[in-house]
Amino acid sequence: MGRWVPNAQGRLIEAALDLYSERGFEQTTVAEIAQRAGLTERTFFRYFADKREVLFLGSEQFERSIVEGLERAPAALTPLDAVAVALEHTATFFADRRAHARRRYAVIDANPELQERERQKLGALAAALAAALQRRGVKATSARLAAEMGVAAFKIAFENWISQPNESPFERSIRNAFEELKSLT
Amino acid sequence: MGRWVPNAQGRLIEAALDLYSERGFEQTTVAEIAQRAGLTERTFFRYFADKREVLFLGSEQFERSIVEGLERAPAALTPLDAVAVALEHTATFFADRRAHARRRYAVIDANPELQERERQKLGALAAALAAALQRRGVKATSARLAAEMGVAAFKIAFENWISQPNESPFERSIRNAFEELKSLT
DNA sequence: ACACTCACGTCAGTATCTGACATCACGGAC
DNA sequence: GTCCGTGATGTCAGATACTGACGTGAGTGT
Repeated sequence: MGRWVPNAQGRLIEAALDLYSERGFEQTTVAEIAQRAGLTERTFFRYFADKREVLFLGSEQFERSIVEGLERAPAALTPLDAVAVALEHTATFFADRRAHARRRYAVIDANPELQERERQKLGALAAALAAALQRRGVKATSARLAAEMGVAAFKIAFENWISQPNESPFERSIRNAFEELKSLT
Repeated sequence: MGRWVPNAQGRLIEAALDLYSERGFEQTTVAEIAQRAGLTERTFFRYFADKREVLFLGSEQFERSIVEGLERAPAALTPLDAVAVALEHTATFFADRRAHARRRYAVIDANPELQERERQKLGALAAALAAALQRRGVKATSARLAAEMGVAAFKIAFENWISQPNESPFERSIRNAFEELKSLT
């Protein structure tokens, strides 16, 4: 037996998600999360910059994988279609995580502070997509607009997906959202 | 002379904007803002829910005026065009405030926490616009997408406007952004 | 005169987040 | 087999954001 129980970060995430679900985000203190994970408050802040970030671990990796999808998309595609293709790749990311995604979404949906952080992450995603589009030769304004439109479609698609029965694939939600978006102009 | 110097809220806003500009948002404490305004920390929190909110006073009124613009827009307009018309009305709001807008934008642009709040406000604006569109008979998904697209165009237009010389009107930036947005599909 | 209001102050407390330093199993060097 | 880092965690002290309870006194109406 090692000195420390393994997977401290994972235990913190589980404890946080449990407590945020049970009694709400504001009503749970970091000390409580740490205690449930068998750690101290100080250790929590070694793993997470703040109380919210515990729900957003892996979002940089998520962003990177989408940007890579955009970089691999056929050069002939229109900016918006390239973004659509990149976002469709996230389907594999979500495939068997619908239950977890729902739980996490419920927690975030119940608290404005967490929604702020969520928007921040999606804003960063839009910025990264815009930068990747510019690398494809799209001019700055078009790149930013296409990226923001794509992220908007993604948001709507995601909410649609988690409200759907378990069989419906994420791709369908994404494609529907983009089609509806295009029909609006 | 009354017991209190008048315009406490205005003094707090000025003091905050000054200090945030001079030494950055994180590096200024609420106690310092209050002291510069000749008040106490406790009074700051009577006027503003938190340290960030002092930069966002009036955003509800701003949102309301845009929503009213959308409600007054001709019923024949397409959802996206109705949003465009509503956002063009904000030109009067900004007309002679470019200097102030630039200063405020610089402060927000320099700090992620403030960007979070800014995105929150724009997200609320998008939600309000979507609700107003639904009242016009637009179905939910289309309404949300059109609202998000409009807000994206507004963001780009605003940044374009404050980077422009002083003569260029806000309407021009908004119209350009919407045209570019439409050309992307 | 009198009470009532309301803007602000005072005080005490909780929670978030940070820096500095201590501890001690583990793994390698010798 | 002993010694020595290394690294994950604990301990402690403190700054700052924010909140609730209550005090204060000039203005205001009667």
